[in-house]
Amino acid sequence: MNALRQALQEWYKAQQRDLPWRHTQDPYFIWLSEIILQQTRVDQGLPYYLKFTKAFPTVQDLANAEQQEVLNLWQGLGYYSRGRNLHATAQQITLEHNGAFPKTYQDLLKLKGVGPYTAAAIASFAYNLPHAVVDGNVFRVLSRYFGVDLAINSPEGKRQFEALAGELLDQHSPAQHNQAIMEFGALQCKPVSPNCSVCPVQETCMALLSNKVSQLPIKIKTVKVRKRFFVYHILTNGQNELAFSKRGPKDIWEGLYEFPLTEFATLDDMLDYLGGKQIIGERFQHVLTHQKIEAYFIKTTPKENFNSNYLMLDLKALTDHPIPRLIDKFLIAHSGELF
DNA sequence: AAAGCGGGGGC
DNA sequence: GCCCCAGCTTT
Repeated sequence: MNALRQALQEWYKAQQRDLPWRHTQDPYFIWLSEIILQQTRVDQGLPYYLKFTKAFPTVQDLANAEQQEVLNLWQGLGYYSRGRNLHATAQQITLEHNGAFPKTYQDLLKLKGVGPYTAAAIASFAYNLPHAVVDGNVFRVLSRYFGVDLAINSPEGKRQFEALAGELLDQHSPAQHNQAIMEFGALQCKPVSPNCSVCPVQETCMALLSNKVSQLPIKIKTVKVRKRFFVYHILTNGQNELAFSKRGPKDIWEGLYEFPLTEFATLDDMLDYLGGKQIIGERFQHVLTHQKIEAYFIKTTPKENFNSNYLMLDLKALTDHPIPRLIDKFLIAHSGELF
């Protein structure tokens, strides 16, 4: 336990990446970075962190923005409830806490979008409080080093790993310890082909000693992918404007804009409907974690598909409305063929 | 306890 | 094609 703790920090001092959120202890910037990085690789989240800190230098600036402006900056990052919660929490902090961030783990946990991992991260990085982070990296490092074969996504496994992480935590420098174990998981003890041959704890790693590195951590998988069939209508009004509608709750892409949509239960139903219609581009496939979408884009006349709830926007006005990646990719490929 | 929620990158 | 990523919320 002691040996691992010390090895992680020494490794970290030598190998750490230079990342912007490691140069601050401001809870606002720490929180912002942690929300952006949930289920997101550093490389993917970094440009968003830079955009957000530039657009909203303080939590008040974020609170004063329109939700649409926030989602627009979030566009392309996925899991859009993070963006909505980010905005709501900024307003809550500005209004109810006078702009000051909560200063304890328990109070941080009450914020929307802040769970056990993020609360521990903010508590340690901003206030140096002794709370151990447990993220995907920590699960992996602990399960391999200690040879724990409990499923990391079972409640029992989660409890055990949290207890283990708590024991391992360096009470005297929780911030550096937490950074160290996560960075070690991200760069050294990687999910696939970790660099065990140069690992500083190779002599005491249970997984390496028992040749089980590639089998840990254990994760129960329950993947069932729903197939969906979308036909999007390109509906113009003769003034270079297109019809859009805003997606509602309890489905993907809440709060984002898209073309008027007709959804079908099966591919055959969709193909029947498409017979004789003017299709723009090819069939688009869009893969999400639990859904696979097949989409076509067709030209439609107002008579066939008019609905006064549609929002008419030209392509310039669209740039300050958040859209799903699927729509974005279509527009990048075919914006010259719409009118 | 399980399901739902994005998008990208590595292999 | 499969897996994973600085997870959280809702059911």
